[in-house]
Amino acid sequence: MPELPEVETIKQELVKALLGKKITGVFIHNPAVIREPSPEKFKKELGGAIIKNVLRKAKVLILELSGGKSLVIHLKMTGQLVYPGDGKKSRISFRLSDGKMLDFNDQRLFAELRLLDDWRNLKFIQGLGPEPFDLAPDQFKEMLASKKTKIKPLIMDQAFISGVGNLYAAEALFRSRIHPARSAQSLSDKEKEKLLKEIKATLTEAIKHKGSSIDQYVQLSGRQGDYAKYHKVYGRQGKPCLVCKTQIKRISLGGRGTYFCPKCQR
DNA sequence: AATGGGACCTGCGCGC
DNA sequence: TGCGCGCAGGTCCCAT
Repeated sequence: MPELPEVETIKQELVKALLGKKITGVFIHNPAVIREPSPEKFKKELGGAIIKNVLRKAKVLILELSGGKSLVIHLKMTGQLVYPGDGKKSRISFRLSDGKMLDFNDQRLFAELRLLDDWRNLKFIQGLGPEPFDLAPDQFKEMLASKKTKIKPLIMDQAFISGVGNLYAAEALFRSRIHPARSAQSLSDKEKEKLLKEIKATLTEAIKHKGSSIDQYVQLSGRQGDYAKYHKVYGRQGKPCLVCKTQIKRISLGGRGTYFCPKCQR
């Protein structure tokens, strides 16, 4: 589900809603989502902790707690955080010092919760490439120069650049007029510059609209994100291109559904 | 190095 | 109505 804009939305709302509050209870309805430590330790060590800080690294949420530990959350495809929650779909619920519940939901059980001494040591986080916002055009050009791989899977590779997933990769490539199966190094300097610019613009607009609710993603409040109505290609196969009326195509790249306009994107 | 396939899971919508 | 199939905002692992 969530890519950088959705996780950023949740992060901002968590800051507003939860900073300084204490976790007074942990209710584990499905322990599968707790990757470490054991569910017993997880519950025991979280009880009484105060939420001191909330961070986002790419698609990962980090809640820094009193006592030094951090709760690290990767929502993967269907993870949700909802506050105040009603517990109906929750895999884990946290009771807070205001008496309200923070629900962690996850239909597919891919999501990962970890309680760690130092989130900086987590291998996945150490392996993250730079976020698009931290890249200058020349750096990005340099990074693409030696890459023969197809451009869409490349910009979704979290070790290459982080935060972009299947949906925003498709949208940014459409806006850049670049075919998703082009080899990275075949892009001209102009195209590389355009692509970085459009990745940043797409993510920024999506954040402004509080993310894209297609299926599962919701804001912390449980409301939908607004950005799906601005999608140009994602999920629109067979429908007319909003620029040229050509039918949007769907192909498979790197095992992921890939939507594009065969006329606009070359 | 790059690419494809499958795995992890649950549930929805579709065609028959 | 019911069944089987394809599909899903992510990531990892293995084979070629």
